[in-house]
Amino acid sequence: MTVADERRTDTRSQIREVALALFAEQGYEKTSLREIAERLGITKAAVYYHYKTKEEILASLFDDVAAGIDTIVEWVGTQPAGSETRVEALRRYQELFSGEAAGQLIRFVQESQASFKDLAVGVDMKKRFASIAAALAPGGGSVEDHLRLRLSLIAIHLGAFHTEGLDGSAEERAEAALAIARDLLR
Amino acid sequence: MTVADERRTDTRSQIREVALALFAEQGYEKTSLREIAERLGITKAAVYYHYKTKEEILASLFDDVAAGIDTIVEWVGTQPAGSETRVEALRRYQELFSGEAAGQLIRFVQESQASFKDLAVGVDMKKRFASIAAALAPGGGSVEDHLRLRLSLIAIHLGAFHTEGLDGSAEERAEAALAIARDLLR
DNA sequence: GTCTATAATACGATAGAC
DNA sequence: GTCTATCGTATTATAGAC
Repeated sequence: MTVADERRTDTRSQIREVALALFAEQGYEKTSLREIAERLGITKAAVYYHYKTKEEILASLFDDVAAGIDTIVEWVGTQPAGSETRVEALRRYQELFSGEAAGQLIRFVQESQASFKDLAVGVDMKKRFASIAAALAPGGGSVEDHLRLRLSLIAIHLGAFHTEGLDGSAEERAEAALAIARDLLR
Repeated sequence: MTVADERRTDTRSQIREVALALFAEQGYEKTSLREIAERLGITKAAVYYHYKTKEEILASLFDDVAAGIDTIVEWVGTQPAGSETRVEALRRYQELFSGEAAGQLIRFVQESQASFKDLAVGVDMKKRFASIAAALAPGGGSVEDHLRLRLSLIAIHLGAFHTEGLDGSAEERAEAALAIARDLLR
C-alpha cells in the first residue's frame, strides 16, 4: 500500500468523503455531524478531533478545485488572448470536475448556493469563479455577454454530474456540455 | 382601500412576503420562524396561527407560479407544434417571473435546490418544471438537447433577479435572457 | 484516536390565557 | 389574532477518561 492509498482510507479523508457525498445529496445545513459520524461508525467527538468545526470540513473540500482554478487562470495569463485560449481554458476547467468527488462538489455548489455564500469558504470560492469568468471573458461587457458567460460555466457544471432528465454517460454529458459552453462563449 | 390592498397588508400576506424575502436571501433551512416573526413584530406563536407548519408557508409561495406554468402548458397544447409556439411559450414563461415576488421565488429555486427537492412542494414543482420543459422540447431526445433545454430555462431564471456581476435593469436582463434562451432552444 | 457525557443553544411546534 | 410559557428534540461544540 502506497502512502497515497493510506491517506485515502484514514479517518480524516473518510470524513471528507462522506461529508461531500452528504452535502451534495441533501445540502450543508441538513447534514449533521452526527450523520457523518454514524456513517463512519464513529462518534461526533471523534469527528471533532480531526476537524475543529463543521465549516472547516466544508472548506477542506474545496482545496483541490480552488488550486485547479488558480492554475488555469495563471495559464491563461501566459497565453495570447484569443478564442483558442478561451476554449482550451474551458476544456481544462471541465477537466477539473471529471472525477467523482469533484462532480459531487460542483453539484453541491450548483444546488446549494444559498448555504454557501455567507460562509468564508463561499466568499472565497465566489472570487475564484469570478476570476475564471474574467479569464474567459471575450472583453465584451454587455449584460448579454455576462449572462452568456455565466451560463457557459453552468453548462460545464451541469454536465459534470448526473441529474434527473439528464442521463447518458459521463463522457456524453461532458462532450455535450463543452459543445454548448463553447457556443455560449461564441 | 380596496379588498386587494387589504389582503396585501394583512398578517397572513405579510408572513408570505417576509418569508419569501428571507428564503431567497439566505435559504429555507437557515431562515427560522423566530426570524420571520421578529421582522413583523409578532411572535412565533402568532405565525403558527396563520400557518400550521413552516413548510406550509413555503408551499403557499408557489401557488401563483404553479398555476401560471399549468396555464402555459395547457396553452401550448392548443397550438400547432412549431418554433413559433415554443418561442411564445418561453416568452410567457419569462413573464411569470417579471414581478418582484416571483423574481425572489425563482432565485430561491435556483440557489436552494437542495433544501427544496425533499419536500412535498419541491417534488410538486419539479414535475411542473418538467412539464414546461416537455412543452418546449423540440422533440430531439439527445443529451445535448436536454442540456440545452435545461440551460434555456436557467437563462430565463437568472435573468429574473439581480446577481453580482449581472447588473443592468430588469428589462435589459430579461431581454438578454430571452435572446439567449431562444438561441439555446435553436 | 476514539470514547462517554454534557453544556449551551436553537429549532419547530403546542397549550392555554387574554 | 396575538401573547407567554413551555415541550421535546435536534444541533454544534467541548471536557475529560481511556
